[in-house]
Amino acid sequence: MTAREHLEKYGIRPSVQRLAVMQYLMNSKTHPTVEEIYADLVKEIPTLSKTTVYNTLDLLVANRAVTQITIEGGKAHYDGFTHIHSHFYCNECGKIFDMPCDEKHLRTLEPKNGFIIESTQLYYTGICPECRSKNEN
Amino acid sequence: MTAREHLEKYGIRPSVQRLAVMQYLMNSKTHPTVEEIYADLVKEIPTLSKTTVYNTLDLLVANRAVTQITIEGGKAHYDGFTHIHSHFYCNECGKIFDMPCDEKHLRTLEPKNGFIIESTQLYYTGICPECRSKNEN
DNA sequence: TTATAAATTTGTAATGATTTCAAAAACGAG
DNA sequence: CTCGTTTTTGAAATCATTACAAATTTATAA
Repeated sequence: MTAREHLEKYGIRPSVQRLAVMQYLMNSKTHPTVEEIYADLVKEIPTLSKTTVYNTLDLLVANRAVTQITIEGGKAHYDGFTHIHSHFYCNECGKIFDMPCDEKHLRTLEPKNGFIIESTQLYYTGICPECRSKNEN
Repeated sequence: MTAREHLEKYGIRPSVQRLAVMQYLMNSKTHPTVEEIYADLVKEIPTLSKTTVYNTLDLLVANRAVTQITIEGGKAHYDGFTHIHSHFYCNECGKIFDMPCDEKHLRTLEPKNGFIIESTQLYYTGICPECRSKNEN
């Protein structure tokens, strides 16, 4: 699916900036921050403002076109991959990994008591394989 | 268990300030922020510094005596309730609720592929029952 | 106890992500 | 094209958190 189709699917008007941000997130596997998104996109769109990146991401998140990852307290990461999955945050290198996550099991965990669930986030923190093997040396 | 015992259990020296923070979190069911913890404790300990609250919480989290909740990107909440449970964040009122969470099912979701898991966080966002009934009026 | 070292606390200043806001620019309907 | 609406922009303000060095408290040993 193209970025344009993705935006339309969520009822978001496709401006140049919105398309660029959406496109960027769809291509990215690294869960970028606002800073990273801005730094890369300003190369393509020199007039781009960081505020626009913030506005756009807020809009995308509000319409569930992308997911906000708030594992690191300080700054938000964004994820354009919308299928169900969990995340792993490495305490050593700071990278965030996508993890498989069985949807059926995840669903059985949902509380059933009058709360309306709009989104679910599951994440782990610890040490990734790479940092682990570095430590063993 | 007393706050003092709790600290000792995690190998943390019990200073007046640390005891106060630990005690506060053990009594609290509302997942307070640094600001809230500080504002309340400074009444008891007038010389208390906000930096100390930060230091103490960092220490408690590093030793797993409390959990840091990072649902809201902007600021961290803290949870002194150490049994396994998930959280629910209400998008409307901003309150964070404790939710039951079946440990066995949560465990089956864990990825088994070389990642060393040190902590697990599961949370939902949506509308709480109270805000839901307000909206229906 | 007393001296000394180590751990902890404190307050201020700096940092950095995010928000606010009003003006400018782009867009869309008639 | 023109008017009204939406979107973007940039600068300034806000707010949580971190850095850091001085001051205080606590632990240790003579």
